[in-house]
Amino acid sequence: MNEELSPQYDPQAVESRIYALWREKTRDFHAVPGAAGSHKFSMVIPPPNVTGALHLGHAINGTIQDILARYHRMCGDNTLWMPGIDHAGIATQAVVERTIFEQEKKSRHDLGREELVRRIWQWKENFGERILEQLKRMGASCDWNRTRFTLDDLCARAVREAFFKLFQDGLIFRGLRLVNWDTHLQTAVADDEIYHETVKGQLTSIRYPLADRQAGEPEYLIVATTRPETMLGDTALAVHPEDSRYKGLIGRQVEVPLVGRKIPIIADGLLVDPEFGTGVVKVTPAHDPNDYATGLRHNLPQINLLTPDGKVNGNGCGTFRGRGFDYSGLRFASDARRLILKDLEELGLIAEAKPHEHEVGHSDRSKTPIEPYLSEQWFVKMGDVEGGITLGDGSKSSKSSGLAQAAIDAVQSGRVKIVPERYTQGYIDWLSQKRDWCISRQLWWGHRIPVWSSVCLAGNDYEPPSRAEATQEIAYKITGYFKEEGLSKDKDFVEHIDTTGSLPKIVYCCRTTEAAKKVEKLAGYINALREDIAPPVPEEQDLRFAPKRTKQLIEDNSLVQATPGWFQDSDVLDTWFSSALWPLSTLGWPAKGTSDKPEDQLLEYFYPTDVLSTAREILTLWVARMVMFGLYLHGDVPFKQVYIHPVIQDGQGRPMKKSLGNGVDPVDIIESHGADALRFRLAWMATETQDARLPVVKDKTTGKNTSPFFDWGRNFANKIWNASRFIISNVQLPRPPGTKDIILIAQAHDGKLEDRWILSRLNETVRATHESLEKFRFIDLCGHLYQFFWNDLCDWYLEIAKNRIRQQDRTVQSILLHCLDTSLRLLHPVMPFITEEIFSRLPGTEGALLMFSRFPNYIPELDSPPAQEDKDNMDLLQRITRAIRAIRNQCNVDVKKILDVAVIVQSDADVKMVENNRAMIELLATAKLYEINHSRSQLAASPQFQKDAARVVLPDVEIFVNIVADRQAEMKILAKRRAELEKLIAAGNARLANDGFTSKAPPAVVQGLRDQLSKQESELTAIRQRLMESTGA
RNA sequence: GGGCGUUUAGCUCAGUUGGUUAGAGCGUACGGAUCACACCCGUAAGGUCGGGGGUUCGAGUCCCUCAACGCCCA
Repeated sequence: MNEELSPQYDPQAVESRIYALWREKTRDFHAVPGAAGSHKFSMVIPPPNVTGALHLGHAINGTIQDILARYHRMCGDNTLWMPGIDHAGIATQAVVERTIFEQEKKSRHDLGREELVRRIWQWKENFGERILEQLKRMGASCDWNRTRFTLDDLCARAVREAFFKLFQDGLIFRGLRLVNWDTHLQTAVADDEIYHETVKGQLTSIRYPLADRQAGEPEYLIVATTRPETMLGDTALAVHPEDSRYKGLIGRQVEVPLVGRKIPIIADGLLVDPEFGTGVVKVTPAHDPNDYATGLRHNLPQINLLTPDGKVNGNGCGTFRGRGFDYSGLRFASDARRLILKDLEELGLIAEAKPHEHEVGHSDRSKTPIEPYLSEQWFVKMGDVEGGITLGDGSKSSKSSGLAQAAIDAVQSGRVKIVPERYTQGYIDWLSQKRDWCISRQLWWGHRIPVWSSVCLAGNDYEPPSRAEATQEIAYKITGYFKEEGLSKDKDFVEHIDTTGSLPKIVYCCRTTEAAKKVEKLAGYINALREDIAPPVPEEQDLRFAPKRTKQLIEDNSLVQATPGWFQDSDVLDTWFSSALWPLSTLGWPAKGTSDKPEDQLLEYFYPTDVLSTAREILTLWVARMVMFGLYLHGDVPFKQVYIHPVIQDGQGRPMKKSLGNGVDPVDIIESHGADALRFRLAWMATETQDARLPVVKDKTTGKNTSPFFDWGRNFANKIWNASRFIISNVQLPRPPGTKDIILIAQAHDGKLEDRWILSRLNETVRATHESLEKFRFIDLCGHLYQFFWNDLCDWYLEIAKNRIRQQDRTVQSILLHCLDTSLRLLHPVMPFITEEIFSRLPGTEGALLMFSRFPNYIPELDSPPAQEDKDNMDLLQRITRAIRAIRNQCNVDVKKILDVAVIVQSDADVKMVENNRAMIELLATAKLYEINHSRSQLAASPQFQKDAARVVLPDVEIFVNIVADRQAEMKILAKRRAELEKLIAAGNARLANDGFTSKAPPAVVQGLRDQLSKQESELTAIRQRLMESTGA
């Protein structure tokens, strides 16, 4: 059966076939909700951005998740690993826009909203497919039938429901705020989408003429700035309240050059550092975050100078010293700045200009400088709310003071555990700021905000407050319309009258697609009418936009006249909003398990998920928000544990980046080394550290990035392959032995030491495997498996067994098959392909899949006290074997030459033990043991004993090898060891002499030291004797 | 500016609550075509655990401090 097994493992010949087999036999790893209370294990994948292909960071995370999924599946848990992809709003739109511009020289405005979105969907199809394909190549056992996308209908339903609930509870609001504005993409961007670059700029000192100057007062106040163009929007100058230079001028006014506006001089201790510059600061509330805060403190006007595309708007003009200045239409931070400096220069108002380096925020997506921009945005209220908020719904609801607080409490109480624990603090610190979350983006790719609104003129004849009354009346009419349409207020939609603006506004938030469609219809009708006010509506149009009832409702035209149009908010939601719903939306929330269909049972059965494995950079932006929404919307945390994996960097500690060209495509590694090699090495990198380096080199033949690190995994796979090949070809058993058989072998009276030893080592490895996995210690997992398989099984047991294999020993065959079978099971989560392939070639596994086989359990019977004795005995035999090999090497003796060896051990028991196992040593060291004794005098009497034999002295054994010794080398080693021992013994004695040690240290430690010292002393005695003999000889 | 992390063999990293003489892989040196594997086998060399101070009977491990590098937040 094994003749066809090649001596080298070829992943390419195995992986696609095995993966197809899994998919076929498991219906694409399909998980079906089971009975309530049955064991389950669930995870959601952190959805990769559809922006681009997966890199090693995704690969390590995919590996970890698949290890957990496969482990739990083999342990009998009903396992769901939910896959999916994130639409990644701004990132994807930016990439697609850039690509279109490069290829067609067209902007998004040239294409229009609909066409751009269509193009991005195309992009999504391509890259989404590629991402999923990459995961599959890695062996990921995701439930592919359930592959989700953050823009699909299921997610959209959750987004709408979540928005509705937040809106209804007053936790979503719209406000005028200073945001980070990307003038190229023309959208607000989040703080984390900004990087800072040091820019060589200029610090310009500008003279602001003092208004109504009195005698003795300065003619000007001088202000230093790196952004002179913002002076057009200055609404104050600020000085420090304690600054004696300016104290007398507080409350007076200066004239802003070029625009001619008179602005006050204010005192502000927070904004102004009297030591910096001239101690006078210009205040531009609409264009700087600090100034914005200052403006709020002093109730200053906010003058916005910017158009969305980064040009100066109509506010950028004025009259100064009888001359008109106009900068509108110029690019703000470049052209306008240049002209302003030129004009100031001409006016003689520049006091000084010197080079200055400062940090400028740039948009991560468009790489252009960010402008602080005053604009209307939507926010989620993170802070505490008066009266608190209700978490969850119905049965499992509870209270919290606010959204952020709920997420803090979940971690502090341990309901969500973050591993490694140290990341907990960062999570809590970030949430504790409770900063409102800006959720609107001026993009086209994303979930459009489900809010329709209209400013209500309510006829210009109306004057407040009657205008407000009229608005109410109109809202009442609209609500009436919805009622007729079968929608009820506060259930299907929320009506809200916004009176914060200069004109009242009717706002509708819809809960469902059906409601949205009806709002859309009404809006369409109104807007169509407004295009051509008053004339009777043609029947056609009527049919197109609204049923007859609506026509009647607004027949008097008051509604049409009252609104300048009724539109859906054009913004889309921040990507993180839909991501924050991921564990809920993918499991079908808000469906509540009412139907019998499995799809509707998912949430009930699989939520909360068990583990979330992710990168630390999104612990706050994503993880914290999921916790918050999970609690708020569904009353329970989204996952019980969060595992944070390290970031993979290149060999120089730099992050892997496209721009650095140091990225590695997991598929390239799979093609060169195999998926199992990739997985094994990546799992080995999953330590508790936060960064892991992976040296990257260019493959000379393919030109692709790779790393020698993966050789290790490939070599290990090859080792597994060959050991298996060897075992399978030498075993003639119908099937692997059962646990009972194994226990019988281990406890047999005439059992062999090596048999008991390897079984106990295997048992210990099983125990360690479970422990490592429960603790997310993936490096330990790999280490234990590697050491058992390569060192214990291959290097020792297999070599020892070779003699017995030739003798067709059934016991050794049973043990080998058991070790292989168990090893394959233990290794499967890490290296699924090769283990599945070999498993299929094991006797007695016909048709069975390893991925569904039982994960091995620790067997207490194999861990009886004699196990330790076996371990010690085996250790002694191994040391003797190694010592003989070392002498052979040291004396340069041919490996095939059989050496005559005498062994002196310390007790009768050891003599007996070595005697019983002499075959092992003789085989492994290519030697003949002519004497095993505990007495040197008896040894001397042996006829084969040679006085000048090469010797080695070990702690509890002395070995004599009948070869011409390299005396010098031997003496050197002995002398070195003697010095070492003398030092150790002196140190040990000093510790024992210390009363503090003997009285305070645990007795076991003290006894351990005594035992060790006595061993060292006897070793030293032997070495001294050997050295004396040698010098005497 | 605040927080976190890293610094252990030439390289990449383990080292769990402090406790016997600090480990692995790669690389290096030497030997080896042996009938599972040269992607292999055997042997060896290589570390004052970043510097300094402290706590302790005892520190790679805990505390303080300094340095270098990295990440996050402002």
